[in-house]
Amino acid sequence: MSDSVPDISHDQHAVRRQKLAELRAAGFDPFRANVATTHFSQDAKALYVDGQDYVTVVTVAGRLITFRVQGGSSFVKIQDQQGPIQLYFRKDVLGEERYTVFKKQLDLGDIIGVTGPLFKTKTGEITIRVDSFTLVSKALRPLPEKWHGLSDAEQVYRQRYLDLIVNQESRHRLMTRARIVSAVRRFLEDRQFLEVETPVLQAVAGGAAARPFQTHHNALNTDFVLRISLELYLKRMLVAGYDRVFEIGRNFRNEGVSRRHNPEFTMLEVYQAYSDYRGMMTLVQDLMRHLVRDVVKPTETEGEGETAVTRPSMRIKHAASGEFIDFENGWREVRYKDLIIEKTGDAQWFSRSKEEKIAGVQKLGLFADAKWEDFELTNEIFGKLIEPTLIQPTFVTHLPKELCPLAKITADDPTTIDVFELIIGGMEIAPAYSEQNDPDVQRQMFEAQAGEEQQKVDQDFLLALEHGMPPAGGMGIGIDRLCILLTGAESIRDVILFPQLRNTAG
RNA sequence: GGGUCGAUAGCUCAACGGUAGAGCAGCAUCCUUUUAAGUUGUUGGUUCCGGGUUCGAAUCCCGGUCGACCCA
Repeated sequence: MSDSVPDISHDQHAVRRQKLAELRAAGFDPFRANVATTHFSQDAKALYVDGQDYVTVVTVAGRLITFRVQGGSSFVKIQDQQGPIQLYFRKDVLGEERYTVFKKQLDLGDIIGVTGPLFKTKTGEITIRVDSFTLVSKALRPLPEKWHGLSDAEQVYRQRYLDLIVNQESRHRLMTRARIVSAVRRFLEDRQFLEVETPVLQAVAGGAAARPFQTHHNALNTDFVLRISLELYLKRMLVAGYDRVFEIGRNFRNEGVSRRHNPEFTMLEVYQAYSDYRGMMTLVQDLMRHLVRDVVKPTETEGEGETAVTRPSMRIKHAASGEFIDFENGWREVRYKDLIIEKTGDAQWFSRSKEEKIAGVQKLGLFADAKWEDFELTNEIFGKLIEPTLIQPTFVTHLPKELCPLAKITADDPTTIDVFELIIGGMEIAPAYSEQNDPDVQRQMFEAQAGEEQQKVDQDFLLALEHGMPPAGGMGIGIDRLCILLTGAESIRDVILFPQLRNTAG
């Protein structure tokens, strides 16, 4: 290099582009190369038989995540979907020329394929001795720091791929989410539930009370909303004669963004004909235990040092309270009214006047709006003071009928509905109903709605009900919240690959 | 929408009104079983953006952008 060439050694992007140019000048374009892998990293390691060094030959590929050159030999690690595997490069194996290419033209972050036999190093790590390697993708940008990883929250979310490359915890958490969704599918399919897909673009945003996103279809010249719930179309499928159906799908709510809310989120809804909310109780309990036992697989360690014993557990630590949630024995069932009476200390709470309720809410230190309906005042107590304290799995039953127009009225109490709200870790995880299938009562309940809980009336849905819907139990589970709970995450953003952020694209 | 906090090298962080630094990464060097490898040397800055105060601003003040947390 002449003196006139500028020093680019500080600019990692420029240095890497130069290495790429050098590779191409030598007749090799990494972006046109590929590798025929035989195994993923951990599957390859599992092939190693103790004492049989340099016998089993594998080809694996992945991203270079550590680089330790020591003169004529080097240890590096690559990482694939299954995790890391160590590679051992030697000058006397590869030859001077290839070893120099390895040393001088590969960088952390590059994606390579290698072929060679497995062996165990003197520190006991199963390693591939590299007989040949191919660079299949040059990384033109440097990886975040190897030890601290990437911790800038904004970059973690906007460039999640970097977070997933360098932060083990994120890799594991989001991998667990994928496994949870997959296990939910298998669990339901094993019980003869059919997975269906229903419209995201809807004329009426029904099935819940929330502000929808609005959009427009040009060719039909019609306004649509993005769905806020899966419910009303799945019930049409019950009318259609699909007796057990479910959908795992994205809902959209045009509301605030917080630790618990993302504008788009994933819902599971399940409907089972000839069942009811009690049947859903058993189903969700079985499902949760299955997910904890077979997907999350928590363990607990007793004792310390050499006497320590680690064994499978059914308990998961709740991030916010530090309490352990027991999915085996923690389940409890309690009526909404009893919780309110206990909290207010007023056995006559539900026959108090609105003014007395406002005073009661304020006495508990909460804000009470005079515009609120009676049930909203009561529900403020539930939402603010009771729900957050229900850490162990709790079925809250017999909710006031105003809270949901889509459920059956309790036979011996016209003020409540046959539903449960499953609360775990202080979060609403799964509501379930004995679904209302009387078209006339359904219409009346829609019309009697008041306050913030009002739902839009879907006339086409009422028409479907008039054709006859079998009695059914139905349940919804917020998949994101379920993942927060099961992975011990603190925020919904930790379990969503690309959470919604303000757009900064200029 | 309101309050609090934050933004400094590619990344993780210092500097708290007086010369912008460190570790990792990069570059160069030595090193054939390492585990955040080690050795010697070294490059690198629009201190988020725009104003203001001051002899002097990463630092203080005002406005904005983006983010985190709390509240609505």
